[in-house]
Amino acid sequence: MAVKIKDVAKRAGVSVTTVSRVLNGEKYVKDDLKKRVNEAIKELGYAPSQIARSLVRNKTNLIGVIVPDLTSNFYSTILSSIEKTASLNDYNLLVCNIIEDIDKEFKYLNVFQEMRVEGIIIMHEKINPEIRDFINRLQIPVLFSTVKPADQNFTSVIVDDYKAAYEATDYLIKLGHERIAFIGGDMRDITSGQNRYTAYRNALTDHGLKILYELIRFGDYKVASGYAMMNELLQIEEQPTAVFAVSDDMALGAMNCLHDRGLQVPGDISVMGFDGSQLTELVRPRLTSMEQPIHEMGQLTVETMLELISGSAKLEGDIIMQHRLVVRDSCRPIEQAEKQTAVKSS
Amino acid sequence: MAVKIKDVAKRAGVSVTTVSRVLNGEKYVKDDLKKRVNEAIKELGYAPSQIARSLVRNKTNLIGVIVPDLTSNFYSTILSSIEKTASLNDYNLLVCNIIEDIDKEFKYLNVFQEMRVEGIIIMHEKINPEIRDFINRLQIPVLFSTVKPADQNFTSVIVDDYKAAYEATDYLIKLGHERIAFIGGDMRDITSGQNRYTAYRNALTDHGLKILYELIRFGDYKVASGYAMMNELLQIEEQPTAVFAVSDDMALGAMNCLHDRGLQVPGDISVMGFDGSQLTELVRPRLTSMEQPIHEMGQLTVETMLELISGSAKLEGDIIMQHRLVVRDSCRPIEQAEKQTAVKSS
DNA sequence: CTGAAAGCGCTTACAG
DNA sequence: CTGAAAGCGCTTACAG
Repeated sequence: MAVKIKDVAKRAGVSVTTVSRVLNGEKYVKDDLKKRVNEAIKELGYAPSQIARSLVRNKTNLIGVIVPDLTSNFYSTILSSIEKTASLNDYNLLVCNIIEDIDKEFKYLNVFQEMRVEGIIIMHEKINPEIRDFINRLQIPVLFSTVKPADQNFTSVIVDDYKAAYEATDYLIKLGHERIAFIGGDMRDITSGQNRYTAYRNALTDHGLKILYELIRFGDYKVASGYAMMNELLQIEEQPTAVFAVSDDMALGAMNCLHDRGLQVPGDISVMGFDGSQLTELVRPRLTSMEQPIHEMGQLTVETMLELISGSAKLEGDIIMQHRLVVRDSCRPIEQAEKQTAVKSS
Repeated sequence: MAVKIKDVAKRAGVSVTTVSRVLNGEKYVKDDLKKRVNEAIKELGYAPSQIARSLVRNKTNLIGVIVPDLTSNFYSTILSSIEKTASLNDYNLLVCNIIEDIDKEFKYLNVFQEMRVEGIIIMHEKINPEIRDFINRLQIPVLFSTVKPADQNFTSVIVDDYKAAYEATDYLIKLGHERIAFIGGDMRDITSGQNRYTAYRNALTDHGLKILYELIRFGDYKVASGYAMMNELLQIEEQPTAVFAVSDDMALGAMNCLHDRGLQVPGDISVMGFDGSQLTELVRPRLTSMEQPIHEMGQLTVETMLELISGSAKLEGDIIMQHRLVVRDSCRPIEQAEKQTAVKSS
């Protein structure tokens, strides 16, 4: 069907070896031959088959990427960064959107293996033993990004979640808040689940505040769960004056819930997010958030992967990125007087 | 490096042909041989090379997708739907995020050709003559989705943009609005650019309203341009009472601009979007929007592509999807009395 | 500087 | 039911 190297060779009156040489920019091809070959290529609209090339070179220039949810702004943004860096390095992406479907993840890992991708980037941490064993047996480098699966010794590109969540909580405390609600993530994740939760509690106790377990809820990082958890938090007798949600999406859900219940952010309740997705700038009030350097993480994930592929680097331990608190409009200081009022009015 | 079919054959004590037969689920393999082969496969952790398979079968099960901007909720949602449908049909996606970079689009079209993808889905309409010619010469089926490039006879999966925009404008008029601003798209696009603009003007004149050119602006579909255009619209002496933006992102930008200027939506100005992205439900007030059936469009795009690939269908003309006005909270009726007030207060 | 030949890891007639 | 051999479209020593 498609034009092949033999056709070009015939047309140019040379051997396929010579065409191959021209294609790969080797020297030692006389200019007139080179010219004839290039003309033949143009006339025939020839494009060499990467499939055949991959087979002989044992190199596909393919990276497999597993994303938990493409429609999340956080993941689509980091995927965008990953794609950009891969493209700049002449690598192509095979993208799998698993939507919490572990079977699909396993299926795709098989596909990646069969497609002979040179590396696999995973942004999903809820792996099961089957997947863990599969990955461990795989000869292909695997890198986790923005997440760290529990009970594993896989390598991740992540922020220091404990420190980041600690500083976020600390910020709210310094604003004068004492009743700070927490909307956490999945405890199966070390980083975004356990670490952020532990940091929240430690920050409270380090400042002499009590941990109020009625103010603690766990969601699944998505907008809807932030909304639902906030709704629950509003049922309790004495309302929080601030909420720390461990994803921007959940923070947005919380803000929407407050809005729909007629409460003002930050007038009545302050809201703090985590991630630094574009949403923080798109909503009103703009969301104060503990940000991950999303673009840099995507870029470094790919660059590290390329080093793993080329063998120019071995990995020891995780790669830690720098988080950053970005103050916008969703948190405000609270006065002692207000705290009393809040208590009374509840 | 990786285990190959020969290794499996040796281990199982059969020929590679037999291994291949087991792999491909052919009958005519004795049960004991089949069992030995499967054991060898498992012991060796063998996964057949799709690269080699693609070469001999002349079939890659690959579809190339060109997205204008992954971080846009509209595109990431339809990509999610495309990925889902492709995956269900055992096709994999090679994803290119071009970010308005025509050179990158051209480069990727070449990559797609070299990778021998079986079909190409493009969600970007600003193609240039070079790309047009390239596509026309390509032996691979190309399908546009959600967009239609100008001056071309390519096939698109789209809504009836004229009708949809007409109905959107009609809705605002029926709410009593007479000063309806328009934030349009790129006039190089037939559908989202020209058709929606024409529909807006026709709806006005059909209802005996004058086209007020000072109320017309053009953006690039993104949030920032909606914000900027709204800002311009607020400079003019007599403000609009409603704004129709031809993308949800621009509508959101407009809402944010109004919010930042201290104006209420829909109290002071009504805002209507277009697309039906998830944002419509995530912002407050919820955005009334003329929706495209995003999931269905993604699904039908892939299903149509698969028919084109298998040759089981030829295409004649575009595939038109059904649009739908979804009323939320960003538009409100306006009374005659208010119109007078609005004029005076300007 | 150029080309014939082997080989990449599979599948698929063909023969038995 | 099973296997030897040819071939998919390239690249790469090897020889000249």
